[in-house]
Amino acid sequence: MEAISKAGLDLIYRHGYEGMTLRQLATCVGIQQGSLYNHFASKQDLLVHLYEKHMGELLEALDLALADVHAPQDRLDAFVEFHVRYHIDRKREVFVVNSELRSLEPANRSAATSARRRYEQCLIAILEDGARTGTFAIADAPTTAFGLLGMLSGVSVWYDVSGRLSCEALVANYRELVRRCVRK
Amino acid sequence: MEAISKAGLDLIYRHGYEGMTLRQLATCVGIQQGSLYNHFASKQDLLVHLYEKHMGELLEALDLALADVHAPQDRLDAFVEFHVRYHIDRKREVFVVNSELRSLEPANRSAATSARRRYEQCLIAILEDGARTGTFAIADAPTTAFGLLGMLSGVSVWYDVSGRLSCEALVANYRELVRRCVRK
Amino acid sequence: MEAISKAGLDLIYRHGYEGMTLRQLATCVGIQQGSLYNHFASKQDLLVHLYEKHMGELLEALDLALADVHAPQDRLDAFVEFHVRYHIDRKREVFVVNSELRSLEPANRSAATSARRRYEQCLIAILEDGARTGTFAIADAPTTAFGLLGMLSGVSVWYDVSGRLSCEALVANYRELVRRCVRK
Amino acid sequence: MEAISKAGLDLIYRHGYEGMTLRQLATCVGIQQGSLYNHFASKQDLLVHLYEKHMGELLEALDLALADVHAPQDRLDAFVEFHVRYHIDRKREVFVVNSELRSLEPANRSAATSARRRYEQCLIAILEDGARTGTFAIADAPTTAFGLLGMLSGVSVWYDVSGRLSCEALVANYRELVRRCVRK
DNA sequence: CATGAATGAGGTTTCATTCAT
DNA sequence: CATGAATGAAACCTCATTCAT
Repeated sequence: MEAISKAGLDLIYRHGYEGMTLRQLATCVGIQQGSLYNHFASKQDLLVHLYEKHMGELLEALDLALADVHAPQDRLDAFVEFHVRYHIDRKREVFVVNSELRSLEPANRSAATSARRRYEQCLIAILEDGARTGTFAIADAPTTAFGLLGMLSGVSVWYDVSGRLSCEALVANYRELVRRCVRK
Repeated sequence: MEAISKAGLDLIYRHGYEGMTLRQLATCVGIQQGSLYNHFASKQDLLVHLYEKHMGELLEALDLALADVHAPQDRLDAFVEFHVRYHIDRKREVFVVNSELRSLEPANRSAATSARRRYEQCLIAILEDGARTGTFAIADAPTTAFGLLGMLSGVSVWYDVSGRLSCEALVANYRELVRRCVRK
Repeated sequence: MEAISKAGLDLIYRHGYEGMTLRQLATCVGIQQGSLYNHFASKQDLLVHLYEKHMGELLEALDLALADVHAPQDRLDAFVEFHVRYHIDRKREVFVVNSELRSLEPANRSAATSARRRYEQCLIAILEDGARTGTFAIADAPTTAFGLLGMLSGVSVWYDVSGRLSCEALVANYRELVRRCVRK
Repeated sequence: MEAISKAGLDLIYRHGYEGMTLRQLATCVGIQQGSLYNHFASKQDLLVHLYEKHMGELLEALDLALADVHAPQDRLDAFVEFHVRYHIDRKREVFVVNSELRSLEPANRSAATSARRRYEQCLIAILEDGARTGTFAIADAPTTAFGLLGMLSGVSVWYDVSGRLSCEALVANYRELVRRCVRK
């Protein structure tokens, strides 16, 4: 059920997959422990669902954000804005998906890692594209990409929506930082 | 004991604090479960020791790396080199310390968070110093600092010591990226 | 469940609260250790339930035994008969309740002690009542009450239902002893 | 060692034999757990020592208190005074010896029970003696004896040395009560 | 679908005891 | 005698999961 996934996401975000208990989950949802199994085959199955749902939505949203954007610099700007906003709007999903890979049983892990790789590859491609066309000056596309992703992803941890910095300002700051990183 | 801490660090790195078992730990060290309690008062106590030891060493090593370096640009370069190397050399310690804060009971958490804040503050100070003296051009020191930290810290996750990129090359790449981020 | 309480009472009677094991309890009831926790939150909780159940029943039964008995001497006789019979019929409950007060965690102890005090107070009131009306001659009501209670309560320890003394004879003996204690 | 016995007595008095821990005991005495075994062979051995020491002293003191007292009434008065004072002065020893019989392993129990029986028998003999000589009027010597013992022993539980009742007054009250119990 | 009770494995921790130093 | 570390059993309790109702 939808409510269970939502509560599960929240609990895993706060306690980790291992640290979260089906008892807690049942209590959050307002049913008995045993009833959970009418909706999910196992605790692991719940985690797999979360991964599938989120990785799908992430890639889909990314495609949408980059559709009809063609120039490398424009695509990079769009990527930055998308990534930052997504990591703020859905910080719980992002955190869980980034930190619970090891809790996925091997059989379930490959789909998640390949989806993540596709996401990274999208940024690498933008960088390589811009480098090839002379728009960007970068030493090594993968290194730069991983560096940028690290830089941008951190917001989901430290950014405070009700703090002194508006979301727009944050995006602007990061757009500028990223531009500098690839500027000739 | 030293051996227990070392094995504990490794197990927490691989399975997480919640996912690690004192049975596993005892087996790794080659003693019985109960014997662990001659060295640590509780599982939580082991984690606290790891935090105290690592946060202390980290701050100490940072101080050493920045001693006798005064110009903002030199200090920034030194910080980058230190941070990257440390996150490669001691990736297990770094990972555990960064990801298990929530597993610390509230009473034990404050020391760890304040140590972490001191570390971040060091970079912020360098940036503000450089901005004040006109060496750097940055929009917002904290945002930039958190961005840079995210960028640099990622290496502990993805960098492969036996991969195509030497550690020196990696440091050079990141030094260049960071310089661009603060350049006028 | 009822069966668990009953088995728990018996085990605590025989081994004491500390000496009784949940393993034993589970075996007696015929379920697994973990299943016990579907019925009681903790070992301490089981003890609390025993106290609540027994203290309630004791006070209720006492009220019933003294209802419609008004003259001090009659009330004292009724109290003696009730007390002796109760301490023989339910010697296990009585013993546990009298000897495991220290095993109750402080938070759970006050209810038990206040119930016990109400019981004692009932006898003290009878004595004071009789003394005031000139029926009894006693030096000090509380001292006498505690003395009588000690005298009467011992039966739960040493009286053997299948011994040479019938229950009626026992009650008669004690009634006579108590009468002498308060006689002018 | 003497200090260990003393601390052990206190701990057993407060927590019971099962509830007392050799760790606690070691802490109280100020040595390490393992060092206890330089003084006692086992936890059970400590309990046995306590029993032997106390039962011996009790019987010895009783003999002393009744030496040169011959008339049944005088002997009874002396018994009462001795018993009450002893149960106040050494309430911890008395309580432990009365409540931990079940914690003695069967092999160690017989000595303790026979000593206790000798003590009870002393009172029974006084009563029977007085009955035979026509000094006392009692229905059944054992019943009366157990009743009196219960009445007198309770003081170790409820009597407060610093309360409103002096020890002398207490003894006087009980002497009077007992006299009434056996009076013709 | 929900429930409540059961399961069995396994969790952290404590226990009395031992023994080399 | 004291110590500190080890032992192995067993303590209480929690876990994910199952299933008859």
